[in-house]
Amino acid sequence: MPARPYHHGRLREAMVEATVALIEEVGPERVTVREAARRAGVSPGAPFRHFSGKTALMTAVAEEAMARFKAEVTAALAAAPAEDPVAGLKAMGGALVRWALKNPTHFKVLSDRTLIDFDGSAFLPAANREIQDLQAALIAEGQARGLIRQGDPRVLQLGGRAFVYGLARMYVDGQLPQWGVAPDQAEARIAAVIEDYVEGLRA
Amino acid sequence: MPARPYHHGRLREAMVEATVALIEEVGPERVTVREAARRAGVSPGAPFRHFSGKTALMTAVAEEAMARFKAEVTAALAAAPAEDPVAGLKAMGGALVRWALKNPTHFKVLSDRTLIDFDGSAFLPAANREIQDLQAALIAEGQARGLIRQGDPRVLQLGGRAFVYGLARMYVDGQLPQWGVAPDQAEARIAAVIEDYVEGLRA
DNA sequence: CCTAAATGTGAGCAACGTTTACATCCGCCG
DNA sequence: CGGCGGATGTAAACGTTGCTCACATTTAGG
Repeated sequence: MPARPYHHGRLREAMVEATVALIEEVGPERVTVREAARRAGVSPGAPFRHFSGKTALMTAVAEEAMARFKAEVTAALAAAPAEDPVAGLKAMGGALVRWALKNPTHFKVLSDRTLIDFDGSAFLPAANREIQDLQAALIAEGQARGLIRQGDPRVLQLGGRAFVYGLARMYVDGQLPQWGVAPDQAEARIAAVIEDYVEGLRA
Repeated sequence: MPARPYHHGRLREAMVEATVALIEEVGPERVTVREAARRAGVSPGAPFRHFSGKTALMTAVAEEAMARFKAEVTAALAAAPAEDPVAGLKAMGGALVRWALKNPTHFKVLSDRTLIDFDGSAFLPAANREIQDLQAALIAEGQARGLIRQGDPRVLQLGGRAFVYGLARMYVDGQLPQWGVAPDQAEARIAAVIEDYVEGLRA
């Protein structure tokens, strides 16, 4: 019974884990299939039995990320008062950004479409659409009940998404310091910005 | 007088031009120093006389991009009615996004801090700060004259920046189609979203 | 004019993604 | 229980990359 049997047994999962760890250390663009294979204790060619290429490996990481992300967002939405769509939107936006701040690695991979094959995945577009629909439903309900100001709902939806996405990206892109936000203030400042924006949606 | 003299004469500029063209064809992440050198008609090692490495080359591209970007934004601001700070903000935001739509290449390079050495450049942070200060001045003036709603100006500034940055990034990241915005609608839809947001700033 | 600095060449290094031929092991069918 | 085929691993190799280095060529200035 050698320390390392010829067959790894769970190489696919091990590769995804090693890749996540690698990204955490050196960033998504400096990830190397060979190094991840090294950490999984296999030869450089082995990963290609499980992934058609580097992009497929990164896409697998993104799928994991998306699953956790979706769980976080839907949980936050479920915990929000069901009778207040604006509170629901705030919860969703807050969850998105909070998740990005806590898992910048996963967020980066998920949002950088040059690293992954988003549309080549069955899971990623579907999950994305689910989240989108949740947001759209809240807006529709809020407008119907006169709680959210009128106007083209598509404009409100895209605006909200861009707002929250921009905040998250500015953070993971390391741009906040240049805009006068010290790292330890980031979470509080971002929360304030979201609060300000979402409250502005009320009718 | 040989077709290609031993000395190129303006290799630095030629490399930047070749790199921009290359980015336009294959995207910033697939740029290759060797290919750019090939197009400039020079050996693979030559560029390293002018750039300390690939990052320095990309940073030079980013500096060109920032110069044009700053010109566009300040021009738009100058053309806006000086007595209406809200119109000024709208002009700045619109210029940012319009510029990004028209020059996705340059925008990508400029905003992807893993490709360039932003803080290692003397020009980039300075130019960034100038634009920031223009925005801050408009907000301060608007609040002082009661034209913009009250509240922490830092929150308004970060929010505005994130909003506009998020829109531009969603576009260049190719995410708009997934949010129900067809390419030919993009410009109009984005303009509507900005309009909606900025008008919401009025007191 | 002649030399020093600037700028280009070309070979070469280590690392990468990926492919291929071959080795080993697991599970299933007789 | 045996053996056999497919799944999964290895090792070597290919072409390309970023970058360096020794050397060649040109330009510029005292």
